[in-house]
Amino acid sequence: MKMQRIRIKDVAREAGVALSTAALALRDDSKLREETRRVVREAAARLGYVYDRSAAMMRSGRSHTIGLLVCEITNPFYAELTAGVEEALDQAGYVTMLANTAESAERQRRMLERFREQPVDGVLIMPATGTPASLSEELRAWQLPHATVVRSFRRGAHAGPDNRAGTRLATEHLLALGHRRIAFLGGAAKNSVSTGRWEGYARAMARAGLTPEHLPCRTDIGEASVVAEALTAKGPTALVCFNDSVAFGAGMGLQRGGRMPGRDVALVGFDDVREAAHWYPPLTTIRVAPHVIGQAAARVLLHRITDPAAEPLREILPPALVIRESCGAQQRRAA
Amino acid sequence: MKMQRIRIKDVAREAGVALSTAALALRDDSKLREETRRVVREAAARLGYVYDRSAAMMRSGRSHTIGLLVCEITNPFYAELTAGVEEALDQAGYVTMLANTAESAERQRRMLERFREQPVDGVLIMPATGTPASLSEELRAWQLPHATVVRSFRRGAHAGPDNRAGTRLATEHLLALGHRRIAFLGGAAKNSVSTGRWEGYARAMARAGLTPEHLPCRTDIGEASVVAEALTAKGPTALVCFNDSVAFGAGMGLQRGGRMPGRDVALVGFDDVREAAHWYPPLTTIRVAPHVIGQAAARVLLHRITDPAAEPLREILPPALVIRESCGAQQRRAA
DNA sequence: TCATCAGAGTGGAACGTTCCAATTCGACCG
DNA sequence: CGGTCGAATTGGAACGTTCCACTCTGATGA
Repeated sequence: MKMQRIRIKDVAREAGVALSTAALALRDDSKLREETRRVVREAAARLGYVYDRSAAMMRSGRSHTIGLLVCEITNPFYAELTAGVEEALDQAGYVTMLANTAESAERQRRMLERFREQPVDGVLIMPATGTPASLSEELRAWQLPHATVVRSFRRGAHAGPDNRAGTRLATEHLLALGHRRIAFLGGAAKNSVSTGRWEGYARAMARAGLTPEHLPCRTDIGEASVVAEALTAKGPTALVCFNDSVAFGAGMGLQRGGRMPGRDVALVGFDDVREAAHWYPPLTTIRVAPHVIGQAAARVLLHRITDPAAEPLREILPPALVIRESCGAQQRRAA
Repeated sequence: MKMQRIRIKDVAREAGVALSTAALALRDDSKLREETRRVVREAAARLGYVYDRSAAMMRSGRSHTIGLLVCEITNPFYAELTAGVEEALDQAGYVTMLANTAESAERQRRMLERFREQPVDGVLIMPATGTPASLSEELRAWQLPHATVVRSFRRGAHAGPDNRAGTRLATEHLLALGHRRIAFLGGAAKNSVSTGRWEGYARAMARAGLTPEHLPCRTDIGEASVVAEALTAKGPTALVCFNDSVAFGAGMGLQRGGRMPGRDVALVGFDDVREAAHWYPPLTTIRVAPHVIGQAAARVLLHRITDPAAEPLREILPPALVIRESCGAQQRRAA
């Protein structure tokens, strides 16, 4: 009694054309007369035909599916980025396969193997901390088109923010406000992001004839707040934070220590996550527009898939300084 | 010069068995002798065989793929939930196809059609605002196994928090602290979540012989802060907020108006997003463990797929009150 | 000695597309 | 009037699995 699925074959019979004609018509191929296409389309609608991608996938070898490996989707920055990727891929007619590696290199590896079997047309990867350097070559050996996002391999397609330029902007802003004792908070890991952000800060300090100062801590609100609470009036007057999470932690620590961000200590974040604007006091930060990075990443990967012989693209997106209240610029101007 | 893919056929030849034997061996089927399985496994490893799911999918009609429709992935609550779903599905051997509907019913519809074509074995859906009531029957007509998450249809498989119990907990806590003028902030939309949360609050108030008071506003930090800033000393002494976002907005508005949450006005949120603990002051809220809901949702859907004849499961998860500082309980205890 | 049986392995037809070569049919050209 | 051409359509072989029915082999029991 269960009604069976309608296939192209059935549509063809209903429309009175050959199977391959119907298939062509449903793909709206220009080789066919508009009239024929219409007739087939109508027959398909009448029967309630549903395209079966799994068969197409098998025959054509293309799945119109992209694997997305997110290092930590519960981090708002990466969530936003994921939304950008998904949106751009959808617009290009691709479906996103999601895997949250939760910063586990082992899980990342497992998911890559699954994606390879699936098979996906390509993968977008935000390498988990602890990713072996060999992964890049391995993917190449697999012939699996891929691009990195935010965190990068040495070579290959990539989309991410210009970290160096970001912390340079932040540091120069604080210098312009008259600060001299500016410390860099957070970013202990050895990866492309950490080194980039540190360098931008350190070079700006050096150019101003000042010595950079590193307050290391893990990228974690709790840890950052502990480090910040320990800071006294003798400490730095301004903090360039590794990212917004660290800045939030720092702000909380400072308040616990009885000092108000923006009044007693200047604070600049990095990322401009949605919460930054709604924090109290609103956080001055570096906007890198994760949504835009996500879209760029999708573009870069699709280029790689469409034109595998071409040089891999690297899109380094320029950041912008967003001045709010945590850096104290407002108060200074008012005074 | 390009090396071609290795198929089961090649593995079979290498192992000196028939194609179907090799296929059985690779699935580790107990019909085969352990010895045979080993030989085939080794041959596969030697050749670098990669399983091709797209062919399996087509022949068997099962894709081991689930479509996940998230209403707004940039919302940390849903991001966390997504992580839970993905983790549980992965453990069960399923891959997650992600679509962020961004609260657009039209986009949601389009993505459902894609998922149907893909084809996925089932969909997990957090209905976007404005989802027509007919969607539920339509999915049934499509014969597409589905379950709702957080927001629910009237019937069908579902996993989500017990909203009524949550706001009841919040309200009773505030009553116990001695508050009498307690208002409910936010939740203007007409959906299962809004009505549930309102009812839990309103009934608790009624039981205490008090009249409930609704301060409507959209679920948006900005709007909530405007409403809260307008509140004066003559207004309510405590706010039960629709969710943590609204509570954050309210906290910000209160501070702008010169009043400190937890000292001048008691504030309780709903959801316990990661930021709640790190807010200043830390937010008292209702924990619903989005990660757990996500896992439950995956379970409920897989049950539906495995056993379509059985009654759809509905998992309503009990919330917990998390007391931090924004409700003023600490101060009160200290005094 | 022969039927029966279970265990182990085999052969080949599906699954629903896409792809390519082939065919049909006028129109046009010399 | 035969030949060539392009546009429109067709036929049928792939694609790499799974699934089912079948064969083969040796052991068992009457």
